[in-house]
Amino acid sequence: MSSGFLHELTWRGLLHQTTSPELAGHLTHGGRVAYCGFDPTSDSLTVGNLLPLTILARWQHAGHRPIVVMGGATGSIGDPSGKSTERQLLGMDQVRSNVASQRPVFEKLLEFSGRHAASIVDNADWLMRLGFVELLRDVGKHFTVNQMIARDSVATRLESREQGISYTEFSYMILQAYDFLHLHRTAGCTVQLGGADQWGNICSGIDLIRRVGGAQAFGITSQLVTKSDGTKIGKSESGAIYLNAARTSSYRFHQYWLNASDEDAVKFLKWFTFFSKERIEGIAAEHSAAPAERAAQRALADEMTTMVHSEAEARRANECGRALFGGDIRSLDAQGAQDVAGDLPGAAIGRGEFAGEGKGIIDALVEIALASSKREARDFLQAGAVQVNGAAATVESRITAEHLLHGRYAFVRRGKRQWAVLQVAP
RNA sequence: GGGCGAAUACUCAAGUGGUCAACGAGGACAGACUGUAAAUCUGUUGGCUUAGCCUUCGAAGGUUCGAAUCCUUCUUCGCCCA
Repeated sequence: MSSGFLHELTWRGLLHQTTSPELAGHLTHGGRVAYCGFDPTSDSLTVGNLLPLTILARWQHAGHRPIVVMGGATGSIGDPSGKSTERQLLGMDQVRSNVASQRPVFEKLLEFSGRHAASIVDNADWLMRLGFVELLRDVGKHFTVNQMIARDSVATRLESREQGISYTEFSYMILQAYDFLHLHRTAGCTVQLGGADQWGNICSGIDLIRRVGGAQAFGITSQLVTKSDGTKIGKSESGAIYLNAARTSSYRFHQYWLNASDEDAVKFLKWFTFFSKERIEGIAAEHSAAPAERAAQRALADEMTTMVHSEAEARRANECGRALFGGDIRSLDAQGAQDVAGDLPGAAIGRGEFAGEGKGIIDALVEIALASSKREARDFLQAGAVQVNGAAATVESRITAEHLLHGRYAFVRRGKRQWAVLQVAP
C-alpha cells in the first residue's frame, strides 16, 4: 500500500506536485492523516468539487485517514486563489446551512467508521473563536508581508487594474495556514491535499507548522483538469452540474457524463472513478474498437451516477435515456412515462389549457424553458428543431388533449438532446 | 486633495449627431453531416401581438426635429501628481 497513493494519482494523471521528496517515505506508514478544504459557497457541491473529494477517498483507500474541512469561517472570507474578482461575503447562517446540505455527498464517498475513519470538521469551530490580536501575535508574526505579496494569488490581484484585493482576502492565506496548524496539533494531520491553485496556501501552512513547532508537514496538489476543448468540467448549457439530486436530477447528471466527447471519456474514467487501471484499459480498448457504441461514456455515466446517487438511480437514468433517445417515446407505458416525466424539467398546467384548440407550441416552449423567449421559440420551430411526442412541430402547432400521452404528458424535444415535459397538473 | 482617461449586449471589442437593436471576434444555441462524439459548413444570438412596434450603449438630467455619440451632475474603475 504505502506510497501506492502517489502511484495511483500518477497513473491517473492527477498528480501535479508535492512539497517534498520525503513525502513518499512518510506515506510508507499507513494511517497518515490528510485534510482537504471545501468551500460552502453553495448548498450543493458541483462536479467541479468532485475531484478533490475523490482524491480524499483514494487517500482513504490507500490506508490513510481523511479529514474534510468545511470552510465555514474561511468561506465567509473568500480565497483569492484563482479568482480574478473579489468575492461576495456569505452570511454565517447561509454558510451553516450550506455545510449541512453538502454533508450527504461526503458521507457517500468516504467511510466514516473503522480504522481509517474519515471525519468532517468545520473551521468555524476554531477560527471563530480566535481573537484578532491573538491571531496577529501568535500567527501573524510568522508571516512576512514581503512573502505574502509575492504569492501568485495575491500578486495577480495586486497587478490587476480593475479589481485590486481587499485586506480581507489578502489575509485568507493566514487563516488557511492556521487551519493546517490546528489540525496538525489536534488531529496529527501531516498532509494537505488540494488543487494546483492551492499550492501557495498549502505552502503557507507547512511553513507555519515548521516555524511554530519545528515539525514537518507535506502538501500534494492535483492537476487542474479540463475538458479537451479547454473548458471547465461540470458546466452544461443550463448551468453547473450539481451533485445534489434536488438541483441536478440523476437523469441530467447521467446525461452529462454520457455526452462526454470520445477524447474526454477515458480521461474522466481515470480522474473520477475508482475503476482499476486494467478495467479502464479494457473499456478504452472496447471503446476504440467501436466508438459509436460509446462504451466509455456509458461506463462513465453509469459509474458516476452510482457513485454520487445510487445504483438504482443509475439504472433509472439509463432507462430514461433509452426511452428518450433509443426508440419511440410513444411506446412508453403509463408507468414508464411517469418515471421519465419525473426526471425531466418542465411544467405542469391545468387540463383546461389543452381543451379545444389546445396550447400554442410557442407558449409551451417558453413555459417548459426550452426557449427563453417566444422569438427564440419561433427560431427553433422554423429551424425544425422541435418535436412533440416524437412528431415534428411547426410554428402553428398546438398541443391538444389528443396529443397527450396517457392523457397527461407532452414530451417535447428541442434539438438533439434537450427534453422537457409539459404535463397536466394532478 | 489636484490632473487625465475609461465605462457599449454573455465575454472581448468597434462605433464620436441621423443610414444603429448597434461592425467584428469568441462563446452559446439551432440546422446539415454523425454516434445524444469530435471536426467542418450554414444560420440565429434585446423583447413583442414581427412588412411594424417597444426597450437598450454605467446612472440621472439637459441640448437637438433627431443622441451610444454633444453638455451637466453623480457612480465605479484606472493612470499621473500631492
